[in-house]
Amino acid sequence: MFNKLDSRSPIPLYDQIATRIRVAVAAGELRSGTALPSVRQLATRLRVNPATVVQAYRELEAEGFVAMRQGAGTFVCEVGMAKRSSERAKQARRLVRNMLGEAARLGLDGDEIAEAVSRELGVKTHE
Amino acid sequence: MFNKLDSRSPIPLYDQIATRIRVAVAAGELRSGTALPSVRQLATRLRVNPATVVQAYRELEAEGFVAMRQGAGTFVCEVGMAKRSSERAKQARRLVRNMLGEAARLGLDGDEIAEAVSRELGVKTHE
DNA sequence: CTAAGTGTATTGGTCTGCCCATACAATACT
DNA sequence: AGTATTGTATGGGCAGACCAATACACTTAG
Repeated sequence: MFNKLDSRSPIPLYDQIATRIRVAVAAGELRSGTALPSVRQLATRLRVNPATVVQAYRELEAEGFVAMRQGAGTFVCEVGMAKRSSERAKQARRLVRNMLGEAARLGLDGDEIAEAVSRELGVKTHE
Repeated sequence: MFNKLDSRSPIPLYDQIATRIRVAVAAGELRSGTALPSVRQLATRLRVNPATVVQAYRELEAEGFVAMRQGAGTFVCEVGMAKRSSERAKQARRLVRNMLGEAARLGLDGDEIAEAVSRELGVKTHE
């Protein structure tokens, strides 16, 4: 789960780290209260600067996934189902809004996007 | 149509310019063969460097919306309905794929995205 | 109390995207 | 031809994102 990163990827290192942990928490692989590797440990393991790990942890903290306690460590947070699901919906809304904004800039309308979404997801969208 | 730009926007100036023209072409306000303002004219009008306008025009050229002819000017291209619509579908697919990739990185699944899309568009998505 | 381990803060280097400035090359009009 | 008007090409400055380096402050174990 904390394998080496892809330094050639356009995705920033701190983001790769954050994503891995985020999905692990979302998938239940990391339960509430679990201690994450220390900043230095993980940095050494990933061949990365500690500050980069910190950036990842801070992002996760801002999202409410973990809590950093100085001198103690970084721990997975308890997130209630209700809060979590509303948070996910919020993120989804943000992503969709961004995409719709992009689409508008390109002169695409909603139907074309909805069509593409349904195709990509293999979900019935218009019915 | 060539009003002043929003220099405080996070959207690059060249992109704002390109978008305006792109949507004007898509909406049929600018017909095939129409001459666009010269690089310098538009630059002066928008209080912007000519090179910035060039960047916008080159982007539109790459997308097949306009043709630049040295010494003559920049003109709106003829784009067949079939080619245009397939091009639009392609763009829509690209946008959706990008968003889905982002969603995956955040641990969101397709249903959540589809749900958000339907809400934002006010379109029936699941039915 | 001390030492080892933890997160925190500040700073600087590197790279990329954006915009500008200037000189160049081709076309069109007279 | 000549001149004005057009796009073209190259290089520079600036800001922001990303990552690293180093010194600091707090907590815990012994």
